[in-house]
Amino acid sequence: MDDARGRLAAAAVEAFADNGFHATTTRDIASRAGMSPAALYVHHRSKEGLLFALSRDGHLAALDVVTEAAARHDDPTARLQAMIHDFTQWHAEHSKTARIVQYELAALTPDHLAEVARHRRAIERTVRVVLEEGVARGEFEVADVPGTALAMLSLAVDLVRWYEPGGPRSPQQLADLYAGLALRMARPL
Amino acid sequence: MDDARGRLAAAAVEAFADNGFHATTTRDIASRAGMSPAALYVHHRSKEGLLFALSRDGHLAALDVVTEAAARHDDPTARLQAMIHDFTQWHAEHSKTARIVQYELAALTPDHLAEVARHRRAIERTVRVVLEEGVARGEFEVADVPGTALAMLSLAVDLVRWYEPGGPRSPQQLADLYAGLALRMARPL
DNA sequence: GTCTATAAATTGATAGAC
DNA sequence: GTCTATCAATTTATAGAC
Repeated sequence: MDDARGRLAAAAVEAFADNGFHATTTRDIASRAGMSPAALYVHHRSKEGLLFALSRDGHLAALDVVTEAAARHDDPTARLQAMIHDFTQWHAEHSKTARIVQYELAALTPDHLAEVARHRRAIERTVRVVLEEGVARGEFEVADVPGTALAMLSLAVDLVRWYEPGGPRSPQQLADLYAGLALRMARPL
Repeated sequence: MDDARGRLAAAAVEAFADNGFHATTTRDIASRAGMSPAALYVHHRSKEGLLFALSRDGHLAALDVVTEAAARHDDPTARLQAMIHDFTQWHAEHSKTARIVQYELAALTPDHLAEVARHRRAIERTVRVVLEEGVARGEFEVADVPGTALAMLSLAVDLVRWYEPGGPRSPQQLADLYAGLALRMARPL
């Protein structure tokens, strides 16, 4: 991250996560990167274009984390546990990027929103699939599979609203907690 | 809500919830209320003052919903069920106000933020207390009470990120679903 | 209490020198 | 590729007429 484009991206992550897209000025981003406002437009088409680059990369990273966790396990219980664990840990360890991913969708152009929405649906689908499989095998008892999948993802998503690095809970502790709660949500009664 | 102040408040709820505080202009609020931008300042000190009025009232309403639900039941299981049910239903039925309550804290002045933060802590405390009580009576088995309380509230809070009135799930269905999931999170294994 | 008009500041983005 | 300088538009908020 020593190149100008990377420094601008890193500065924008901080600024957008701390103040939100609309409250962040191009002057703020540029000055955090040690550059003039004009330099931003050499490396990005617009302020929204910079946001999209961050949002798209963040969505792909989150999707990759869930997909990798699912691929590491065969039985639904272990797979669900790993997926929610790693998805939660990623949100905590990358809480600033995750805040952009989860809270700045409305600032994207329709085309850009459509692309990240595809990645979001892929994540939801992965959780629904493992729940269906667990129900089919008798490992889970879930009345509303799509709703329960949404609830499990909500745990990790909502953490970026309040999480601060260095707080009382480490990313690992949160990941363990939420993975355990997800298993409780799915376990037969 | 026929008075000017009420019309401005209702217009601001729509505008802030749809576009966020910083992306909403005073012209937008005023024109939704059928008034000129200057009229806003007769009824509110500033754009932030209007936001605070909405946020404070929303926090008090949410706190009231949780407190009332808790007061209706004696045993921890029924009390927790009612609290998460009603808290969820309120977020769905008042999703626009709830979006302001949950997502626009950063736009408040330090003094205003301090006041609503007190109401937020009161809500969290109410959930922690019912969990402690359930553990003490042997109705619940919860290793991390503060973390689990946070997770239960996260379900309702996060719904305002994606909920749309008229969608596939009614507020009542969501409330039933999340109240059931909260009981699963607390139930002995 | 509402309006029109406008002040004063800030915004995203561009032009042109180096 | 970075800068200084600046444009054109927009912003919150106020002044003063009615």
